[in-house]
Amino acid sequence: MGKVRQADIARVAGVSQATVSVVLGGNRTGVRLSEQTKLRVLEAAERLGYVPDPVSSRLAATRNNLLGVYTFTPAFPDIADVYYPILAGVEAEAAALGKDLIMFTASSAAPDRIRRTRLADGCLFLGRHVPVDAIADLLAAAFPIVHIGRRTELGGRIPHVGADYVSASAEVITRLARAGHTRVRYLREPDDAPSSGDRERGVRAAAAGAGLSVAVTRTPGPELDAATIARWLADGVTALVVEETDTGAVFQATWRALHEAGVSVPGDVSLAVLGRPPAGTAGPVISGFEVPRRALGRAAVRLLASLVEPGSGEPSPHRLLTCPPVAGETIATVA
Amino acid sequence: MGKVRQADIARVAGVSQATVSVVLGGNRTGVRLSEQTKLRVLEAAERLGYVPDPVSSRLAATRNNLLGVYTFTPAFPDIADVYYPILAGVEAEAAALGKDLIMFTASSAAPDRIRRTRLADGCLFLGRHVPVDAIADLLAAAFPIVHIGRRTELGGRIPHVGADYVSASAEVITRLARAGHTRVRYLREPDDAPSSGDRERGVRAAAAGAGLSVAVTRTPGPELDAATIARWLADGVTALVVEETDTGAVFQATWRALHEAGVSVPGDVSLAVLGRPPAGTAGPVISGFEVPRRALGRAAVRLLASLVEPGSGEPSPHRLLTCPPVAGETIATVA
DNA sequence: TCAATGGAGTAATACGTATTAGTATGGTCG
DNA sequence: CGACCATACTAATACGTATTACTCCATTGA
Repeated sequence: MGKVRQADIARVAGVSQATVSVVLGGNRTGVRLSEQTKLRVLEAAERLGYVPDPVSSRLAATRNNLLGVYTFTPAFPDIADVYYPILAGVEAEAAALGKDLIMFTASSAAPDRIRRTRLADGCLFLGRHVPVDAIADLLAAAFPIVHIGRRTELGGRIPHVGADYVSASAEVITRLARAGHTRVRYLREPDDAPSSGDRERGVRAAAAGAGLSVAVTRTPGPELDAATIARWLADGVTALVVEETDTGAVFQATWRALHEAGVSVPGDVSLAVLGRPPAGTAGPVISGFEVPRRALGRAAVRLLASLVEPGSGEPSPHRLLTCPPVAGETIATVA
Repeated sequence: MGKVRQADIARVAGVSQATVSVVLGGNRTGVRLSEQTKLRVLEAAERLGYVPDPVSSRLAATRNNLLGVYTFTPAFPDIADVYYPILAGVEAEAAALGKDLIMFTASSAAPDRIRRTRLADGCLFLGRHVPVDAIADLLAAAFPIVHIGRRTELGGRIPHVGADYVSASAEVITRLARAGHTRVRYLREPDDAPSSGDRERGVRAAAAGAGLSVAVTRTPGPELDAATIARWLADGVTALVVEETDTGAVFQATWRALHEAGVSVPGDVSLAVLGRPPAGTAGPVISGFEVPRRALGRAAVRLLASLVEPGSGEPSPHRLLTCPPVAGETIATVA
């Protein structure tokens, strides 16, 4: 079987394996070599069809240009909208940096698969929730990791690249206030991921500043149906603000309920989403903001790369990207 | 930094590194060991938080439960429709088998990145075209590879899992013939990937069998505009058959031209696609067939896994999955 | 009492590359 | 003519795990 090693080249070129390694490695350590031998080695390597063994290189060099991507749910779920652009950004930036990606598939069968992340030089994490203790282990071992999405666990020591949901959500509320709304119903996810908490903080801060009253409903929970919607409107609510995260479930449920209630948007009630509704949804463009997912992916790779390869200045291990507003057509002015 | 090796465990447990390796490896070679030491080793490993180094394992054992995925274009292009379901299938099956994935990002900057595939136990290839010589090298080295999509290069020696475009395309033509069509215009991609050639063979065979006349246009090429469409209709063409591949460009162009020409479908002309138009396209459901992309991904992983791990019967290295027909609403009956 | 047997574990080595300390050779200078 | 210095290269070793041949010791049987 035609497996060619450096030792084979060495024999042919009449030098030692070490010399071959030095020559093929571009002589980065400044070893003195004559042009003659360099050429002989290169020619022999060419003739024999040498292919470096990446595994061995990694073992010897403790660097392999591999970045891990660990997702806590399948990386390719049925709903493509959320992860896809992030992964696209990750891939693009990784390719630009000459790194390859290892996708660690989180199967419930092997929960300690997370340890395999160490195969890579560093690892990206992606998901609404995070296995804190496993991450803590990696962190303690000084293994470079970056989480995509802000994380507050472990005293904020997890490096991350996230979206600035606080500001973006506040801006949406401000927009509603400027349009004259004073009573708003806010529908959010039931669990407490940082992305949800950030949105709520933005909403509350802006509402307080604008003298606007916000009532929160966690959903699914108390059933979100036509009757509920009707009751809210009767109570004087003029706008709904809906959190939009991974699954799209909250928005879907709201939209359906509005439809069943025969409520027109934005005629009878204004609607804003803290994010974007799933693509392909029919109807008007919903007001809200864009989550710069592709940019998140790129920025995360850049941060991880800089953690793997220190020097050239340590960047801040936390970064928040701004979410550009989407004007949309679903916020009406109130008299 | 707290990197724990087998040697550390050995010291703590008072045994040799070899013993640790044997114990942790499940003693597959039948070394005699007492329960006592086995327990001591396992306990020490647990206490120290041992994590096996996959790189070293691979170097020593030439197996690491890593499958490569090599795409010749970005794996996450703007058009998500084509690769996404395939990758989803790949991921699902890999997770089911307990394997992780390495995505090799093909950047034009480093064309010999393909060599890095050897880091994995085997590699999946994915793309309309293929770098034949690189593949030939891998094949010659007995490195397990599977191409997703039928390949005829290298005398058909490339293992692959593909879709049976021949039969599916023939079935579409047969459907048109049964509906009374006799003159058909066939629009196909300009280049000669196997998937395009297969469709054309299916079309021609079925047309010959049904006594149906088919004229081929490669597009983009002669401009596909309203005037051209009108001319075809004047010539007695009653149906268009459009190839649909990765980009969706051919279908898009055709659909636009039909629209500009003010031609109604299927009122004025029937329309069939050899595949599926991009999701999210408005309008009627186009007649054609489904490409079982997710199943392709799964089958490819299974085949690759069996090549990596021989025994349990060598399966055929070539497999074609059938494409279920989509009835659609764009084939009308001709008097 | 000596060979034979079997149990328990280890020493040695392989895997292929990268790095570093060191050697050998020939020339230069005072 | 020995000290000194480049030059050109190599020996040795590390990386962490897997495998195999081998050693050591305690029984057993005749």
